[in-house]
Amino acid sequence: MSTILIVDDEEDIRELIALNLHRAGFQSIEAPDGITAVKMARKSAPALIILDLMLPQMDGYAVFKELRNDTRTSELPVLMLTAKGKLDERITGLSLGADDYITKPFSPKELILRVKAILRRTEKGPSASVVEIGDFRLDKNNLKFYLSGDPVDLTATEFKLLLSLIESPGVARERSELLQKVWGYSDLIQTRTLDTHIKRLREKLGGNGSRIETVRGVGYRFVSTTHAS
Amino acid sequence: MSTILIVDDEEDIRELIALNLHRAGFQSIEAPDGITAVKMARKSAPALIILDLMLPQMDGYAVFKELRNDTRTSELPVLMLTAKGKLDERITGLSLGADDYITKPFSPKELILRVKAILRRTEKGPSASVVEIGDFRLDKNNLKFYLSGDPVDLTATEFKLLLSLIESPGVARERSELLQKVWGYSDLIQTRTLDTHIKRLREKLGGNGSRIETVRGVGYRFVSTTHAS
DNA sequence: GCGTGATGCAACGAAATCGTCACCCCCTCC
DNA sequence: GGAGGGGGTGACGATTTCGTTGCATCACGC
Repeated sequence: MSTILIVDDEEDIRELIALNLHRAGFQSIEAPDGITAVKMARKSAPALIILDLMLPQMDGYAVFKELRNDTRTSELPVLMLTAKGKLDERITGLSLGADDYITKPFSPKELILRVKAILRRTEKGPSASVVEIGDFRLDKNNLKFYLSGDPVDLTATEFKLLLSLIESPGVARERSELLQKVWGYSDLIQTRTLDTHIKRLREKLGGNGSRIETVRGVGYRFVSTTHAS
Repeated sequence: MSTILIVDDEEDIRELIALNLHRAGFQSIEAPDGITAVKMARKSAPALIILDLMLPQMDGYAVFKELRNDTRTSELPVLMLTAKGKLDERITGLSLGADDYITKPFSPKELILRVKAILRRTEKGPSASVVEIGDFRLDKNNLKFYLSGDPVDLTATEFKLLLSLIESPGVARERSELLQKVWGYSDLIQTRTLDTHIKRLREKLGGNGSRIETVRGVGYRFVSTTHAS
């Protein structure tokens, strides 16, 4: 999740890699042998493992298989380090399901590039933080709102208000409920602020402003389809 | 709180339910028959409908279908009241899409429990959208940030910035990346705005400000544990 | 150490945002 | 159709928030 695990039996190599990673802004932890590597992978849940194939005792292939066989580590991306020219190693590595490989000796630059590439590739999409109903799309990660694909500028308060309404489509939300959720006001407070913000929202929604319906005496409601009659 | 619509032809039952709901803090309105029920549901937009299946003229199934066919009421949760032992009624009811059912005679306690359960279920949006790392908790729904449980006021920009950093803990985000994600700036723009906001964030984070580390020449990084390398 | 470039920081003015108020309209119930 | 209450709307001032600027400070390569 946060760090990169370097597995190599040569300390010089580990230090070299760690240094370059650090310069590029990555944290790293190191393991000198396969057994330690597997343990650290399970415990520290790194974002990526850089794995040398030449290891004493438990070699890189064995480490790799072990990682893939444990649910805690089976999805971790692995960048394999192979000796130059050993083509069969490359082939075996990739066919086993490694995410990439790089040959020794390698240039630091290339290493970083590959690391970034892998992380970019495997980086999880934002955890379903997009609310989408019809033409409405609310991106909670970037606090952005799109209407029919076109971005619409909303202030933070407007965003929260719209989100509160859209979260329960078709259901009326009481004024006090909305004031609580958006402003944090306790009940019993009487204010016209809500009305004003509803108005501003409707304006920004243009023709779709009617999707926010007034429920007299209760509050407001977001409807997914504007109803006729 | 929210209004609940009670639909039953027997006045005694309606009163009984209404009384218990009231004691539990809910408001209620009542309809003695299906036609009235549909009208009231459209007009009053209740948060929940308690619907008896045995009704004169328009029976519960018909009411239910009618509700689902109208956009104003199609999303309303329905709690069905069925006669005891009529298993086929339960099956039909649930397969139609009712949110829950309860058999007559029922205990008031159980009724309230189910009502609360449904409201809880339907009020919470499907996506809880809370990012939590260590003492840090970001609530994307309410744009609120808590540090060790205590709320900390962040502006919308600060919230987005912190979110961007926290989304990939331990990994440095480049300046251009952050400017793109938070401000929507394209690259090549040179500005000190990012620095300033990082500073303001660190201030508001107090002692935890050091969790945002500077990666010289690259950008910034959020670390879950202070200092490591 | 020294110099260079990157970052930290404080202050400031501009702009956006917010909440309130007054006034009007509309709906609903007599 | 009249009264009363709730909601719509426009305007305004206060506040918050933002991005920039200038200068101090720091890290890193030499």
